[in-house]
Amino acid sequence: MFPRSTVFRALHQWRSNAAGPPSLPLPPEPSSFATAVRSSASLRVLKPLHAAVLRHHPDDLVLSVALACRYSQLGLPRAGLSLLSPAAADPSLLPAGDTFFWNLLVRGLVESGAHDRALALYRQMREPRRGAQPNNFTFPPVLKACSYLGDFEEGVKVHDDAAELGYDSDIFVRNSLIAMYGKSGALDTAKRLFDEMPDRSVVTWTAMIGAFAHNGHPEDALALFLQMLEERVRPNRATFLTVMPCVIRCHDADDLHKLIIRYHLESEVIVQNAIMGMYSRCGKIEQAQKLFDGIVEKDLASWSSMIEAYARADMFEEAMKLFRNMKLLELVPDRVTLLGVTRGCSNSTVASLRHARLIHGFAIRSLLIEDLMVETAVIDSYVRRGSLSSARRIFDQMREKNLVTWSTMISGYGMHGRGVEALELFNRMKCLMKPDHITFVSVLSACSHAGLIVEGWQCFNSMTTEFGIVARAEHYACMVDLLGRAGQLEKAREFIEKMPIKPDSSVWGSLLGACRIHPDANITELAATSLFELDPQNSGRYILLSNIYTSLGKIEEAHSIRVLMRKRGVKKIAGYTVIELNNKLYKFLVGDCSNLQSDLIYRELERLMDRIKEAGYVPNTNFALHDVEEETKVKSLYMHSEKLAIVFGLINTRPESTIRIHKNLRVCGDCHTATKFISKVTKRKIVMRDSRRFHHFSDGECSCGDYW
DNA sequence: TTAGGGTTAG
Repeated sequence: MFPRSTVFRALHQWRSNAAGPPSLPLPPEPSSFATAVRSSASLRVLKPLHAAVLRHHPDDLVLSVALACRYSQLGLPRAGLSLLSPAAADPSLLPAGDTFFWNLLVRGLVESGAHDRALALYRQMREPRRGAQPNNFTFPPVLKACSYLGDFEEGVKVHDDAAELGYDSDIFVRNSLIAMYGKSGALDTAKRLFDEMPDRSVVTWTAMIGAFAHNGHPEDALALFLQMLEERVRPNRATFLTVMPCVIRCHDADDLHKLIIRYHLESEVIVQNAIMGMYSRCGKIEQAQKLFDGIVEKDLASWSSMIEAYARADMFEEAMKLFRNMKLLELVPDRVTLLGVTRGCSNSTVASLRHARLIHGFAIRSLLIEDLMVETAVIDSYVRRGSLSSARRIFDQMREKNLVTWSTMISGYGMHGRGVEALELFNRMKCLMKPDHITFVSVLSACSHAGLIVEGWQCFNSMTTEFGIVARAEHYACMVDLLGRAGQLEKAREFIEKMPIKPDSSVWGSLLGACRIHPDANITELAATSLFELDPQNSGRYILLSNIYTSLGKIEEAHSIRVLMRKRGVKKIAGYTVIELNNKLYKFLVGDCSNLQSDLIYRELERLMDRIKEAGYVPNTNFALHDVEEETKVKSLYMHSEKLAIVFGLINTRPESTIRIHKNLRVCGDCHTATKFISKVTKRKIVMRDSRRFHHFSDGECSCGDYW
């Protein structure tokens, strides 16, 4: 069917070194091989075909590209590359002027993941006399390579080439252009190209929906999807896979799921995995679980998606269990699977430093630690499980670090109140790469957690002047925190008033947080009014406000806030503290008596409270329930989960060891004071993670400087 | 021989 050419002479050379392929009962024509390759269902079928191609048609470019594409489709993109290498290395072997062959090789390289080489080949193709004139078949794979490499300058040049040669209105080229611009962040250009098109296919619509999705406009993506349906364009698998990540509302998820069933696409594993992800993002973990259980032939992504879903739902134990189960089934977790459990480990209250080490160990054994993303996730999990030193050790030994790695480590120092080290790293990082808006959140929050006021302002100013980054609400929130810490509440208020963007709940939350340490009736009122408008369901804010009113002596107001909270149906999140002992996690609620050692814990607690009182501790009943007698208030303070967990730790660990606890909410002010005294009288180091940061207690002091 | 798509670290 295709002429045997001499372009792959080099392959003969290679073949003579290869082991003899098995003979296949196939007619010798290339066309029958091509059909067999394209329809091969698995690598087990493809590999003998590959061997047979080497034997019978080693220099047939059409067959080689078909093989390369099939390898890629079956999950081994690089496996077919060797077939293409001789011609790719020496394009002079390609028939000059024969666009068909050049196109084939460009496409083969792209499919095999050799995007850089595909682009290089395209450039050679454009050389006069040596190359060949690109056509409508040339541009789609070339544009895909530009997208993959993030080389959008090249993408624009390729667009210019296509326009010059009159192919930019070809629907295939146009669709590729929309996808390329969508991925490059040039949403306007993508949209203009889309709008200009007289005829659009389902691929055109999908590419544009994808462009919105990629650029953080899920609402527009969904709206375009609806418009597409209204115009009676039939969505397919790719369309649904593009739309699903944009869904965050439960009813949208249900509607989309029904639509998928109507189009008979629900039985494909790839679609089922995406539906699981969609339900998980909508907070419907049971639905995701039901789907997962129902998938007959789960692939690796099914497992990863479910693990990720558990991680997102803060169900670390389940994520870990699934991770173990898949290993028992001899499934090999990949980077995505590992990223899922690592994230779960970072965020959960029921994960510990031991889990971080377990996961790190697996990452080392499986060699996945060599993946930059995995390594960064492991650093983050060490940070969040309380071991800055382990995190830093990995960080220092990394061969390659990117923006995320640096930001992770900087924010890690910030979370632990080590602002100086955070700034030191930030200064080193600035010499290597340009920080982004998230890096600045890390640095500014590090400054605020450590009380580095001057440095914080310098960073905030340099963000715009030096790096051209426009401050977002979260940056302003850090600055309000900084001012608040310094007790400059009036300045903080003025700062908010002058903000060029609308302050969000994080900004007002910072201001209210400042009032906890520096009570001010007017500012409290102002922050509370705005907060209850912007974020009326946040229970923590009501409690904070009620406590501030109590400390201002406004008992009635404090009470009315609690009433308001009940009236609005705001559910109070139950506070609890977790501690790990001998590989087992123990959870304490306020007044908890479920622990087997409860009697001992309460006896010991009584003694300890007496000891710290002698050392100067005065119970702060602002944090206790306000509608009871003073003595009862003090008793209820003693029963806080933080104190119970600490005493349990003191009883059951060696005297020199550090006690590590994790509180799901912000640490209570009285527990914070008490813990400082406990660290002094017992000479113990206590590391407490709360919902905002880490507190390192030692010898009567806390690393947060009493502001958090 | 052509286009669009899933799980992924701060």
